[in-house]
Amino acid sequence: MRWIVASAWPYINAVPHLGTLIQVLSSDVYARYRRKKGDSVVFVSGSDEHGTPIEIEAIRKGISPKELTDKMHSYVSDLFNRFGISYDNYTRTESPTHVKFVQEFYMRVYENGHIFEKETEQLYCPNDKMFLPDRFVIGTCPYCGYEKAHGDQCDRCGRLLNPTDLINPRCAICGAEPELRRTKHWFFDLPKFSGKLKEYVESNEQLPDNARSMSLSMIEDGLKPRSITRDNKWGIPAPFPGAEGKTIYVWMEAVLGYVSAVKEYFERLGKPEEFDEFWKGKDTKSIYFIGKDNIPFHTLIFPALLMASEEGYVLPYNVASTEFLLFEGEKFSKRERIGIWLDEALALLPADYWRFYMIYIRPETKDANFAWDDMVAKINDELNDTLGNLIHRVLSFIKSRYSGIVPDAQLDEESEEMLKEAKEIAERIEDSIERVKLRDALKEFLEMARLGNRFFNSREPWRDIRENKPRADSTVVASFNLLKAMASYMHIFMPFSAERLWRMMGLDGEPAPFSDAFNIVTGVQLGEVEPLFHKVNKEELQEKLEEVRERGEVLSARE
RNA sequence: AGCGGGGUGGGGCAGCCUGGUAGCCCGCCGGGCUCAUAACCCGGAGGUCGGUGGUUCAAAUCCACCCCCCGCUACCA
Repeated sequence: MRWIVASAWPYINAVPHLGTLIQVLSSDVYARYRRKKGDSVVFVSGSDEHGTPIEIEAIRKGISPKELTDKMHSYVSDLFNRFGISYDNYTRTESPTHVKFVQEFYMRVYENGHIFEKETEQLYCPNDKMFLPDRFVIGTCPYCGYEKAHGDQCDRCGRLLNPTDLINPRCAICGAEPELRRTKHWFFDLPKFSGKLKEYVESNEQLPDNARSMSLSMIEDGLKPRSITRDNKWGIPAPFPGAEGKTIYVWMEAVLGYVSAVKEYFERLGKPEEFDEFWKGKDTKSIYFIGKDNIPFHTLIFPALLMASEEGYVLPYNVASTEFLLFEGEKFSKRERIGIWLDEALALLPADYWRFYMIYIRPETKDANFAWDDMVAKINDELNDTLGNLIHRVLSFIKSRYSGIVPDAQLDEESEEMLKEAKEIAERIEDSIERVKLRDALKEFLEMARLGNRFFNSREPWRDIRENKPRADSTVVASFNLLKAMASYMHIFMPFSAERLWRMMGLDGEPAPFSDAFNIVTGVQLGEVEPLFHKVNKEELQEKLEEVRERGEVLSARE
């Protein structure tokens, strides 16, 4: 089976925070899982770098948008690398392949008759010489009198507004008074696809409940045409006749990145012909990891665009949408510095600790909350004590009592039984991941560690070693092989630690594919044994975070 | 306002779709073990599952209404 695994493209006007990491990590766990199962995987994402907020951020910094995104893209790519995200291609929307692909794609949709033009009126800032998105017009709310209401909504009374409703409207960038100007835009005829989309959503059983219900209710309410173009300078030039000076709206191009990134991947490999096999293949499935705010783009607009291209691209097999992550009960906020940003996170703890905790609290059924106390408890009690200690007690036992060499012994019935139970847990892990229940999978994985601890306790090999050597041998061989199997499963969640474990166990290469996870190995000479994890302390972590921020050690702290 | 999600022992969560003795982690109490990172294992106390009414032999689970919290509403991305 071929798999396209993708996570939503982070918008890189700023360093992403932990909320973004959820999607990125989820997709990585899934991609690693597929590879361990032996599937053919192309795992892609990239930086979403066009649009007004980046243009404005660049103005604020006094540099060009390209200079800004060049810097941010390399910074963010590096962060994902350090988090162990195994992208086959992490690209960007400025990539020439993407730009060319988007333009050709839309021309095709245009020629297929799914795009029309329409004149609209929009506020324009004569000072900044740009049309202003609704959000970038500020003025007095006509309902409650709030003076800093945005053109799309008043933040005080919550009413939805049109920018022209505002009293005394101002440009959010420079404060000048905007004027109403006529402008022409190109629209994608989304309503035309309502029927097909409904059929697609209803027949797609993998979709999470939140994605299905939201999509269906939107179709039920009636879809509207979506404008494809913007009057921004910073973006991909719209290819339509008469659209000179217009660019493609970021969302409408960024979703196509899922396709162009795979194309680019194969071009880079020197096998461009494999792109079609992948994206149009009958045995290809695609899965997208996103937050619930992105659902309509992935379940409606993106599939409709793929249909409209009439190119035979496979429709999304699953849109693995999650709820939101809160930080100590509040929304992440850059302005108020509520949250933790990715570069800060890595300054505090190794990537695997974050990978562990973020998957542990993955917001699968409802908004989840990041809490220091909870994170510390989970890391100390489960990651360190349950898992880390099992590994250490088994390996150090082999070190001290067996000179570091796993005995070449037969397994007795009880040992066989334990490994059989472990295999059943492994099957449940796989089953959970198939259903994209990643937190269940991680919890099942911890169950393997509990099984190991129970087994080691009840078998008391420290006693057998004197009184019943064969029994101790069996315990040791079984425990060692449990760890070996665990390393394979750990590898998808915590790749760095799993690889370290593998080396400590004296095994070659990297943790085995699932098909070999339970092949019994004996006679191995262990490597250097040391604790895999350590406990963490809340106060120390918080102090460290303060330091990192005060010293401006990471980019997000300086923004 | 509309739509969506949530309200389960002290804390954090699962279970609800496919009704039938309420499960997990932490914390608390007691015991065991000493190989291990004061780690591990076993046992126990603690919840009438937001409220009211209904369906049913039986409801945390289905239905109706109500209360509270959160999010989204498509030219912010």
